Amino acid sequence: MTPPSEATPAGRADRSDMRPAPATGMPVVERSSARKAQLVAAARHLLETEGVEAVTIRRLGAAVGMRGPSLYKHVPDKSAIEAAVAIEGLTELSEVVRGVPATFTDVSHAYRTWALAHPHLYRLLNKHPVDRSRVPPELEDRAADPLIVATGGDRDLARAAWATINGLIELELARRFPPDTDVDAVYSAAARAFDTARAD
Amino acid sequence: MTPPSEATPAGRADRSDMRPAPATGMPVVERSSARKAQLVAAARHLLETEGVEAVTIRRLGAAVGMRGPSLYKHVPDKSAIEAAVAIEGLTELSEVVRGVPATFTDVSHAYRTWALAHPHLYRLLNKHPVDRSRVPPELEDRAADPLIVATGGDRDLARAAWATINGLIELELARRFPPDTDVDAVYSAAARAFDTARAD
DNA sequence: ACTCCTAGCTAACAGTGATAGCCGATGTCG
DNA sequence: CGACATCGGCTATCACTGTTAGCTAGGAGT
Repeated sequence: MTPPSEATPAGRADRSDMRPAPATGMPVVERSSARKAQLVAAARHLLETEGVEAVTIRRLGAAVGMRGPSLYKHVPDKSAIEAAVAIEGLTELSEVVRGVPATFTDVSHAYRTWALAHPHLYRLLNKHPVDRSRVPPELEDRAADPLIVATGGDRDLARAAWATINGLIELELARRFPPDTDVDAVYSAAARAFDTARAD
Repeated sequence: MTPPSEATPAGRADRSDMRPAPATGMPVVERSSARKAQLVAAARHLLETEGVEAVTIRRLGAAVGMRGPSLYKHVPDKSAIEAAVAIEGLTELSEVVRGVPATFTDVSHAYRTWALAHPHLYRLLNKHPVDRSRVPPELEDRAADPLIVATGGDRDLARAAWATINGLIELELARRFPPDTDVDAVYSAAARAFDTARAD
């Protein structure tokens, strides 16, 4: 499927008029990381619209107008792109809970809404250990803070709540709930559990 | 890596003395499903000892003494083997909570212990929707019952507890908890939440 | 004894990530 | 201005994946 994507049939010929302003004056890292950003964006688009097995080196290349192997001129390997996409997702996810009331109900609702809007991306986040060396350390903290507040400063309870939200979302995305499940009611039940635990 | 596994170098030659008693008198389905059971066992062993990317059609064939493509004489495709392994895991997991006290603490501990003993298998369970047509319907019920009891009959709360346990395990297996996390304490906090919610 | 089917085999295909090596264009420097 | 190095494409290729096609040895049944 998908012929070479019409991006200059063979030979490189007229590359000059399809390059989106290579900006020859920019420092090397900038030029290169512009391409990288383009790749990450394409990877994310592919992931979100067609699922994880659609994001392939060759399709990624086609999406940015090159030939697959050429990707390796910009990126060490595929996992680097995946990691970048994951970090992007993690960043957005952490921003989604900023400004919402520090309540289990509200935080879980915010997470859930985002996850249902970006299911493939969300599942990508849960696949890898999230290599803490690459992610800005304040990111996960910022995502965790509202739950810590919601649990009255109990970090263990906050982590349990985090696990619960993650578990709820994962089960819903993987369609593991029994067909008759009222997922909203399950969220409410979880909220009850964690709200009363805080009072305790 | 891994030369053809020394299972009769080339040509099929002396198959007769390596076949584990083909039992020529058995009905066809029995013979075939014996091989299938052997395959599932090999797949599980490969999965548990070397992880999911090690379970490969060719390696699976080598493990049972045949050549890869020959697997398709016994099984429609790879996913069927995966599904069978998953059902096996699900069955064991459901048996693990039989007989433990119907408490969040005990149930979650039982799940966690099993999951840590079979991490790759556990993660396999969470990957697919668990195709309910293939799994005996009483299985998931039986696994769910203790939690329903533990939550005083509140099915929604039971499902929330299930999501919590799943989430806790998944986070631990994926090493997503911050390095300083006291996982036991997180379990205790979750138990507190769900125990007090039941009283509520 | 003849036939048929089971269950193995090899060869091959399309697709995966990744590497090697070629080369045109570009920017830099003597 | 010309030599030259680097950058960023390309093709060919590799090892590997799941899967299909087609061959055939040998046991089972008539």
